[in-house]
Amino acid sequence: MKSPNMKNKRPTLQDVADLVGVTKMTVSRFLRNPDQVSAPLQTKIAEALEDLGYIPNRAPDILSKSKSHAIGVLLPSLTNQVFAEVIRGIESVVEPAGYQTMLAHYGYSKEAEESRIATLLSYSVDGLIISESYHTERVRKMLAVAGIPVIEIMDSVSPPIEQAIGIDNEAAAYAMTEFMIKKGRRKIVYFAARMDQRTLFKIKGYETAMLDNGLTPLCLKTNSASSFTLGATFLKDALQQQPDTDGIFCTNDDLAIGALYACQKAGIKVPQDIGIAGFHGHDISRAMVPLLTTVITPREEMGRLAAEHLLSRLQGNPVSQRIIDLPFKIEAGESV
Amino acid sequence: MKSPNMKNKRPTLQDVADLVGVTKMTVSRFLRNPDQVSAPLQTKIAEALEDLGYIPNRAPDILSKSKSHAIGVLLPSLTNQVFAEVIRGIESVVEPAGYQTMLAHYGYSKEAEESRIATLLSYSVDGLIISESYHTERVRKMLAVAGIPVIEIMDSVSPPIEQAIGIDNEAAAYAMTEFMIKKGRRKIVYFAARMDQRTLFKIKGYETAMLDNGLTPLCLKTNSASSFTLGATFLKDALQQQPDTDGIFCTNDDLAIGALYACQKAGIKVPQDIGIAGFHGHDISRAMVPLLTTVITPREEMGRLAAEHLLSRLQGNPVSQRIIDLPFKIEAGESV
DNA sequence: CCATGTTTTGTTACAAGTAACATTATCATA
DNA sequence: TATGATAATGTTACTTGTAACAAAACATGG
Repeated sequence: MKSPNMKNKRPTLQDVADLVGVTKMTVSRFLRNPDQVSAPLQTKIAEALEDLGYIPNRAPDILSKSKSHAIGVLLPSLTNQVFAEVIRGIESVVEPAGYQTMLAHYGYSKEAEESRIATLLSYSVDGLIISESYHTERVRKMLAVAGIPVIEIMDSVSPPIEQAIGIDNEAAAYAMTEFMIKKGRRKIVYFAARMDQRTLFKIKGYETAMLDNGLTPLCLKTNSASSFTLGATFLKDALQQQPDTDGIFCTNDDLAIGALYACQKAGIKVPQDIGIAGFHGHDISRAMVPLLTTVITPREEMGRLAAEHLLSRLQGNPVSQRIIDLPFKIEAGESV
Repeated sequence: MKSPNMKNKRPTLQDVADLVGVTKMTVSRFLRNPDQVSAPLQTKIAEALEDLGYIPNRAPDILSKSKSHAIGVLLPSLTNQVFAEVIRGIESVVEPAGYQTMLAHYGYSKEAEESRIATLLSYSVDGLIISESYHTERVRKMLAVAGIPVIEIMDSVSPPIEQAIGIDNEAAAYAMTEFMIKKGRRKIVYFAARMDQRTLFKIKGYETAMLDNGLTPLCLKTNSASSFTLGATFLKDALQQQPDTDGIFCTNDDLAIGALYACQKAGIKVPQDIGIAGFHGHDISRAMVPLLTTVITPREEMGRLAAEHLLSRLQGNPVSQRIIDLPFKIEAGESV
């Protein structure tokens, strides 16, 4: 035997070949198409593979072909249920197609984004799904140099690097604000957390709608992550700053639900005294009492579509549509 | 120039070296420790790297060292908030340590688990975090052959392959059932979805506690995933099968909250008429009205600890403790 | 039974870094 | 200035699978 595996290392094709008495090329052929190998050898090779517990090694293939059969997914955070659902959508497409997902997150920091993208590229991912529409020059250059398909998700407004799939957050916030105004709300306060680009778009939509209707916008902001507790805190602040507040529009469902429960505890009637609206339409908002008024966003579909378009591009198809603007929906609910 | 990059491929160390007029070895040295290279070259190499937009390529390193600086994470599902939080915990440790996460899920299917593990191993992950305590012979063999550290999470009871970090689901369910009994509940029904191993443990804990107290267990089961809607459906079923039901213990918070809202809609008072308890203690359960009675499990900590122990093992430390049994907590809440 | 075609197996080279060793340049001191 | 030490750079080999080409084995028909 040439190089018996005495080092207790994972067996290689060579080890299998040695065991059978052929060259590793023959074993390699068997693995990809057994019929390329004579019948007796098929049996022996299959046995040897099983015997040694051979597990293929992608590294050489990645090295020579620069293709890893993995796609990189870079999201701002994993804390947020929104992104968990996006991941689910991506996985539902990518996994059956035989691709592996490499997940990374950058905590809303631009430097971290640069380094995460470099890392993902260093693994030779075949394609990337990233979020946020603003990227540094460095990031743009890296992506250009890498020459792999890139899809941006979440936002459908800014001009994409190649292709964007998302919703128009500003329009959605505008629509919800108008909805609340139509329902007779006048003193509507906006609760904003995690001041990322999407939140800024939403604030703009809210403020524009207020001003368009001759009303005065009031926005409570913080950079920390949203939570139920934060919704309760914001409620207190809002009532202090504007005691006659009759509407609250939150940048996401968490804040809205937190505010709603805080109202219940404080004896404030929803929607009679204050109307509360959320954003996203998570499952809980469609089950709770009262049903939450919210903007339903296609989070899972966004992931699914992004993955589908990415795979299509990996098969050589060109970008079919630079911006895919997915519809949102105003869910009337019972809380406004 | 030797091999100018005319093929529009991502630049290699050789391309950078050619541009500077040195060998790639010099550039390689610069990248890992700039001071190994003379001052004038440092400047020139840095410029060339920037100029070409060089991105390191991990493949050759993975090939020669069989180390990828990536760890594989295999979970049953991504649909479940529990696992999203586990992932968050893992990432919070793994990412700052400079490791990359490769995420996979297997939808509770044993064959899928085999194939996902093979895939992760084929990428030469340095370590694995997996869940569920039962694994096929094939899986065990693959892991043995791969010779990388493996940590099993979620369950702290079954004998681990190497190391397990989790909670004692049976004990937790027993404790909650006893708590409900102490609160005066007698006709307690268990709502079970997704009949995985953890659910089976919980059912056992519930049934034992009921029998130990001379009560008759009744368990509603389904193999589908849990949801708020399912909680409502189960409530209807329970009241039909046992009209004098005075307690409901759910395999997770989703079912419990779904059942609770269904009660509110049906005019059934919680906890006066029926006491409801959940499992996990997600954020929502600690914010809602009434506060949910639930078992608080350390999901994020589980991920964090698993990652920490894995990294420690990757640094050559031995398994310090084969089973790490994390504490759960009965949260009294207001719904029982 | 040989020529030709077809099937099966083997050989060689290559992908992009880096370890290990080899060589050359630089410098201080005898 | 020669010597040896040290710093800076170069060379070679290696990692594992597979493409591309080469050779051998076997089959078929005239």
